[in-house]
Amino acid sequence: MTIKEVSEKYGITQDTLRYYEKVGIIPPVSRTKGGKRDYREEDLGWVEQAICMRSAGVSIDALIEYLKLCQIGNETISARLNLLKKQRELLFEQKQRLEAAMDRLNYKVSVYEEAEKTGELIWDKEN
Amino acid sequence: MTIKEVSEKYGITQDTLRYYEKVGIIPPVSRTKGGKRDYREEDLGWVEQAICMRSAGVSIDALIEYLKLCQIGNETISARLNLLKKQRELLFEQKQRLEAAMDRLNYKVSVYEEAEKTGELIWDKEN
DNA sequence: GGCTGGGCTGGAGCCAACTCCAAGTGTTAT
DNA sequence: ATAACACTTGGAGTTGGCTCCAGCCCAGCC
Repeated sequence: MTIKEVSEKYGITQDTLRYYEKVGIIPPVSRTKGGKRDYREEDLGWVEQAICMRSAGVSIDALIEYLKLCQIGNETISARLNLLKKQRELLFEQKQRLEAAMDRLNYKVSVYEEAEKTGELIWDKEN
Repeated sequence: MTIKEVSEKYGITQDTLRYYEKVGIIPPVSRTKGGKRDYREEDLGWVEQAICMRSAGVSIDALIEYLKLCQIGNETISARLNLLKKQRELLFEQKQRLEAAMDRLNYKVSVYEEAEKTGELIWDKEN
């Protein structure tokens, strides 16, 4: 699969794909004889993983660290487990914040929907 | 309340508080005769709101826009409602991404926990 | 009155994560 | 074989959101 196809498949730019490889959150991608990237099944797995984690807010640094550990070998299994648990915890905290904000937004939306009918805002409490 | 007290109360720097006011995601804060910020109940409401929204990932631009609309008056109620719904939708989408990543992490953690016992990794599928 | 400490401003600097670019190479269609 | 186009690289530039700084002001205390 060419870089173009991959970028279209995942809705991500070619630049970003090259960037991810350059900084090392995905391993070096297979190449054609001419030196062009030729994404295989395995490469796509890493791409998907990178996109999924990045879109949830996992840092580039954490992903670089994870790939490094993977490339070392089985002696890094517990280090990888630690890293994964840490990131999971961070995402969990982020989810809490997200939900807190959504609660606030839901309340506001309900107040504003009421206000649209009456033309006047009535707050339980400002914000 | 001084800026120092507010920054300690919410665990945010004084610089950030001033920055939020400067860009306009909170309205101008009340001042003492000497020109120092003196946060009142109402100011704190805005501060809380800003912190809550920002920590969930709502953009500065959206918050600026919201405050602008608030300052215009009741004729912007439906515009504000639109804005709030849009942001709620964005947060909802972000929550989906977060959960997708958490699912992936949970799966990996379980695989790695198994691997720690056996010393060998067995993947259902790479990544 | 002088010192100390907190606060003020405008503007520069920083960081993460892309995003864009120039200059060159490879591949394909006519 | 030559145009047209995809792809390559290293490195510079951009963006969002702070973060830091210099130089100043003001209030309280000895």
